[in-house]
Amino acid sequence: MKWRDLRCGEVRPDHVGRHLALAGWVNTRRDHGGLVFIDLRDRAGVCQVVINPEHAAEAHAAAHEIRNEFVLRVEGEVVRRAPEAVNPNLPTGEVELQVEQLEIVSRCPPLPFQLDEEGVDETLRLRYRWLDLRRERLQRNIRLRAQMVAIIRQVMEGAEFLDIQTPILFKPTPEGARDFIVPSRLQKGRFYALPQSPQILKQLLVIAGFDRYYQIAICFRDEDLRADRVQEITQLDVEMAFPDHELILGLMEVMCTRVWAECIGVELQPPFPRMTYAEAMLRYGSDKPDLRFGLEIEDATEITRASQFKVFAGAPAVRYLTVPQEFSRADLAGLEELAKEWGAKGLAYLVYDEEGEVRSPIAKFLSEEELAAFRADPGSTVLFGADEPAAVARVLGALRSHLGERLGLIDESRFEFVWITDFPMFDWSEEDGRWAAVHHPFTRPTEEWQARFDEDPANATAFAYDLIANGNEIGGGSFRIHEPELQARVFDLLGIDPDEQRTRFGFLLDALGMGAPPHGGIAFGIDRMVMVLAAEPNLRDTIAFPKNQAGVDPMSGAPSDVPAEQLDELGIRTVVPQEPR
RNA sequence: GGGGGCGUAGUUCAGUUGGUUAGAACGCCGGCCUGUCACGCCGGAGGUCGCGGGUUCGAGUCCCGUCGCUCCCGCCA
Repeated sequence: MKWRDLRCGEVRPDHVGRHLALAGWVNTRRDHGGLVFIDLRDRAGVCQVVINPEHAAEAHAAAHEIRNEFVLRVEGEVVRRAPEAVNPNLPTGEVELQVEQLEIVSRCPPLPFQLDEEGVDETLRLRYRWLDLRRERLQRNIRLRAQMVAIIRQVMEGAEFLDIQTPILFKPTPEGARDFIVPSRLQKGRFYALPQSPQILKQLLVIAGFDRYYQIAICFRDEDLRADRVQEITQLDVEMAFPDHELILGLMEVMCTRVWAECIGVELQPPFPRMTYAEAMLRYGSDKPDLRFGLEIEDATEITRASQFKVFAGAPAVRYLTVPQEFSRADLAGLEELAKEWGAKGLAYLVYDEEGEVRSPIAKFLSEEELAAFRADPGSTVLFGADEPAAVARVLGALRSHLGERLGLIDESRFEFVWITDFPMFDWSEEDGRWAAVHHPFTRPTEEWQARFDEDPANATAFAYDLIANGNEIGGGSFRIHEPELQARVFDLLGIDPDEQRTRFGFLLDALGMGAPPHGGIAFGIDRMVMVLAAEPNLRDTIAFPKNQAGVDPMSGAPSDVPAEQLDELGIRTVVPQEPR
């Protein structure tokens, strides 16, 4: 027996008169006692099937048992609906299936939650993920993801990149996130680590002569989770020998443009704008600026250098945001609270009321020139940050994002992509008391810094680039170091001594010394891309089987205890007592 | 590791200054219904108010503790 002739959502007026079989899930049932209407659903959509006792007495008798989410197989004739019975909200709304035979294929009890209800507790949704995934929004997200990956493969294959897999069991990484570790039975007491990224391996592939590599790779990071962060991410991983900056960025632009056009019908306009890290921090206070709204940060450091207001005069950087909103005292107190969370000491402001009169505790300290410079339209507020440049950027950047959202300045229908370039090489880690790589330790310094990055690490720039979409970092890459000496110097600066370099990266240094071509690449977060593409606030809803914020899968119960024998075999003893949960 | 929010029926939520029998919608069960598409109408069942302790004549409501979820900070090369 053939289960079905076509999908429910694919029934169209040109099928009228044909005898067809459909199979799918009961989306809704409207039992009139006589006539019974069923909306039968599958991946393609829903189609109304009508069970009329005059046409199919047997089917009608069985129909009263039908409940939501039963799986049915129906056979009958596709008929055109009477004009007044057409449902214009349904792609299949002009037709319906007049049932002749009906088979209840699978039954379903009342559901633990309703599929048409939003806001259901996430634990419950994840516990019954197979049901949750039946919802239209989730179906769409998962389809978009598949479609996106298909397009990505076409683009990469079209550009002669080779898909090569790298191991999931690899070696702990010295820097970066915490590793997920996997005990080895054969090498008792030793551990593999799941890759945080195939970074080194892809460099080795290119060194091996596969001059264009890509992979849709899963990467693991054992860090705390967030709405936009999960432990296992899927990334498009790309690397090439004799790299061409314009080729890489251009190819990624083609990829994004095709994905947006073919998945959601949005025409992006490549080439995407580019902005240096320094400019982004100055104008937006962020290295991942959301360009869907203005509200740019302006600099007042020069203007306030000789200010009577000591906070301004003494600050290495004074910058401000002009917000088109007359804030109340309570609003400002709330904003100051936020600013303090981000490390501000306070929040100076000038409020211009409807008459254009200024209201501010600091106005009396400001000169005519200063007030003229900050003059804003009636009904607006000027917010200041005065501190070290990085701190000012952090605070005003956070305020900008917060206010953009709160004041509804963001045009949700837009997609704004921007490349951020010339990142700093290093970042001083207060905690560890040493320099840390901003991108990763294999990142190449820009030409001008290659000779002397170690003399002024704070200002050295890297040949690194990120792609930002609507304020989300969706991709990032760099040109790499292909000279063993240069690599060793970077390791030195990062405080990795030669012994450590040998044990951790000996194989990479060896490879770099054996005919390594210049190389570089990029990686894109597939999950993040779907999130932006689908305008989905939660990354977990772009993933078929995600874990919750505590890293637990409520469906399978992972992570779970393992039998004592299994631990013995691995030579592992747990310190935390295992208790049934 | 820290901070905010939430936890009441299967689900989403309401529940006043502490006060009689804890409500609504959807879902579920039963009945009626031949053009509905959020079908309609009538009737019904369904609650350890997360858990433990305390205050009180009396706690869903107040206090303490605890657990879970979620959002954020730290962290995430």
